[in-house]
Amino acid sequence: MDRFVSTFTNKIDAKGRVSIPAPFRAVLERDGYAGGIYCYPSLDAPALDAGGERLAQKIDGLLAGLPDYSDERDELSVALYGDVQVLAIDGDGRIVLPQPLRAHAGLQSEVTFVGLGDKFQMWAPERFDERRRVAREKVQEHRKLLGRQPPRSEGGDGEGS
Amino acid sequence: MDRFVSTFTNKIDAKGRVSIPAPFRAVLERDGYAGGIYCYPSLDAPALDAGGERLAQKIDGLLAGLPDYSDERDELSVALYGDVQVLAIDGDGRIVLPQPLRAHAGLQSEVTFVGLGDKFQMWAPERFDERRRVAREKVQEHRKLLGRQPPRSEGGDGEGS
DNA sequence: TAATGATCCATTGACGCCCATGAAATTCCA
DNA sequence: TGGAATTTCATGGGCGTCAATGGATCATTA
Repeated sequence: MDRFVSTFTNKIDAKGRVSIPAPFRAVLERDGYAGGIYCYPSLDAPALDAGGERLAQKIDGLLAGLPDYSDERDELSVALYGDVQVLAIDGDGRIVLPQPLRAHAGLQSEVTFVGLGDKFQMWAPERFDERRRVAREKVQEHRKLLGRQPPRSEGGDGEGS
Repeated sequence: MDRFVSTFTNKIDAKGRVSIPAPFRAVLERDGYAGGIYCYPSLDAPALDAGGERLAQKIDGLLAGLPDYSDERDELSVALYGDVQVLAIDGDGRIVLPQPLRAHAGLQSEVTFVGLGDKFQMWAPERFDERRRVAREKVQEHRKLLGRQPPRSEGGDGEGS
């Protein structure tokens, strides 16, 4: 298991702490996180993106292609690095979400963790429900357009890559 | 961790002192700073750029690429070296920002420290919010242009960061 | 001696770390 | 196969440490 899959919903306690779902923690440990996980506001959704070293390298990769001191790089740097928070994981597998991040995702008392392969997202449960509902509708439209295709069995235990 | 990541906002006290965020200090100590950090007005933003030895070497590298006695080099030299200040860090991890630097960034009572990899910037919080907003919009445009990023297969555990 | 700046000290509030509790799933045994 | 014990997790709380901040003392210099 080296990918984030499934969704889980956990509570935020009085101190702003929230448990990372155990399966996600297992992935993070495999991925390696030096000091914490990387977390930043999703660019196109009211949610937070998070992951371990692999995600960090992806960000670096984006910037690596741009020349130093170009305007483009500066802006990307600000948007990416500037928004990234490194969140420490405590001994019980919990993180603390800083206020600005919570605000972006509209997080109140609960967080829905959504696995997305090599990263995961954190949503306010209500907002995620809404998004999921829309996603389902789109899938249905697709199926109509494509003429019904037999559902591909998800079953994979075989990890790809 | 040898890179500046995340953002922090600290206060400027009555004497003009401001604490460098502890994580940044840790990076600086690893990077090495002989007597202080290098700080100068950002060329294209109402902010201050700062860093340790690595940043100084990068500036040297930039200038080295330009022919001696070229107009470009002269201008860059003046623009960069001319305004560079070496700021001492006191026993409590604080620096004092000289008036000209504060003026350039419009710093009043608070400073937002923004990690940008091998340097960091200091912004007036309000101005940084604005800049971040713009930067995020640009990134969204980028993503549209690139089409959605193909899910990069796990590859590349390459370098540690 | 007055003013300026640097070093040191104190407070407070946040955060990291530890342990306790309870629920749910899993295993083990009858 | 059913029930009980055990383990895993999520969650809540207490406490110690460290960082940020404000203030005071000391040195330096004009």
